[in-house]
Amino acid sequence: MKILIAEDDPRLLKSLVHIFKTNNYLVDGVSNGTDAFDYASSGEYDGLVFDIMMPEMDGVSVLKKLRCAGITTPTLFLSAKTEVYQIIEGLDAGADDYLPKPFSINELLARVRAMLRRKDNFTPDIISFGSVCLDRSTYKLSYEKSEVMLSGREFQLMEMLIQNPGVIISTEQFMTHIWGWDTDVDTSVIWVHISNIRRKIETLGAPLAIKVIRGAGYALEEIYDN
Amino acid sequence: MKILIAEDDPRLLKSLVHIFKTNNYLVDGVSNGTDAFDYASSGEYDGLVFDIMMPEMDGVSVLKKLRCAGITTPTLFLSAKTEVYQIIEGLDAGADDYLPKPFSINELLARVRAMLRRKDNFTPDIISFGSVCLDRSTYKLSYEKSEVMLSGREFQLMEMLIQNPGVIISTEQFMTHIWGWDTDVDTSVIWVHISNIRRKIETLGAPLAIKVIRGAGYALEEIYDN
DNA sequence: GTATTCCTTTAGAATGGCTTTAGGAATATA
DNA sequence: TATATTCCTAAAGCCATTCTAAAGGAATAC
Repeated sequence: MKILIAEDDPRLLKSLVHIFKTNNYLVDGVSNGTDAFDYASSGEYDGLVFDIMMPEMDGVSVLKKLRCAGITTPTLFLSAKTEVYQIIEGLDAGADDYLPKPFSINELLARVRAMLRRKDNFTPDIISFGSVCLDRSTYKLSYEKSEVMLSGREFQLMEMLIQNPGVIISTEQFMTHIWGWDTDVDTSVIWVHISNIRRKIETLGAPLAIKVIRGAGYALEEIYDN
Repeated sequence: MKILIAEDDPRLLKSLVHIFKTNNYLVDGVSNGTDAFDYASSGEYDGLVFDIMMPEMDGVSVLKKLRCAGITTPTLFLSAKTEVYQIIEGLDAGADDYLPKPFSINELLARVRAMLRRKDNFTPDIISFGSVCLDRSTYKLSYEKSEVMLSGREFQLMEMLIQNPGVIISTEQFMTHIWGWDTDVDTSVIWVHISNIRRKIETLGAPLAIKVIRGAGYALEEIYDN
């Protein structure tokens, strides 16, 4: 998931970018309205987080221009408590949510997740394949009574696999989706992570396998007892 | 794969041509809009990479003229970040993707790969011949309740056969389409793979045969009960 | 009728895509 | 600061797929 953050306070911007990055988002950060518009109008983001007060152009104006230009990316506003009028205007302009400052990081993350989910066909927080469940908010993979914790990358790979049950996903798809279009990372990282995920699935004892289709990619598969 | 690059900065053009060549593309490079149109209108390219700002005619205008002329070659635009309106206009004119400058080479290559791949993604995920289905997303061949998994090569052969139902496909066509025009591989590999596919079709119990036409090639055939 | 060509099938070798382990750099946690 | 975790690179080696080779069959030509 790729999001754009527009916030003029450089320290807050830096923190926000950092926080979202550590939560496995691909993030761009800008500090004024003009840049916000230029970046967002690319349409490449899954979500936008805009401060209302910004130099050059305020967040609401940016959003209005974007919606005019046919960009429908879901948007969350950050605002000072006093900016009530702009908040309403922003929601009218097509914002999906707002969060008054100061806010807790967890609340921000939860709201962004909810916002992206809404767009993303109401995918629930817990997704499953067969009898195995993956919890998006805790990164835990569970089967019957047991569960294992996945690391960030492991979670992202598993999420793509479960969202496309049985479908072959190529290394290239993993790379562009998880690491982004411009990564320098070698394809072989995927092999390493898949290996680690498989070990965790084994400890789970789940009837689940990540099957490889040589030259094509990976796919999830249920294992039936014999 | 053959692509055309149109870029007026001679140094960048030279680099781009070089990069794509080392990545096994056949590449032509031009440095103005008129040439871009003349070359591209030949229709011989699999993909076009156009700078938006070019002498004589800008990239968007070239694309519009091409689309008018019935040329549907997938196209990616390169642009400065500020050329937002031209980008939108370009996408409206039928561009498939764009990349703001400066860009990373990896990203450009990845996007071009994705763009070229998208071309055959217009065909559906499941293709069928008679009552037998081939699922492109899982490489599974199915008939009624049963299914078999095909390997990479088996899938590619079967895909060509099903896409041309009943049509005779020569070994030469298989070779150039699957192995590439400059392969060292012996024609007899096809015989081996066809043999293996036939065995899998047998286990399926499907009323389907890969018929051989001596000296000509292979074709799919339905088998009717007697 | 037999020689020839072209395809089928089997078996085994070669390939290279994947698996796995190990270790170091970077980052989080205590 | 020390410790743990995560992520990535590197590298050794496995093994499924792919290909080669070779021994029949079936159609065609002579």
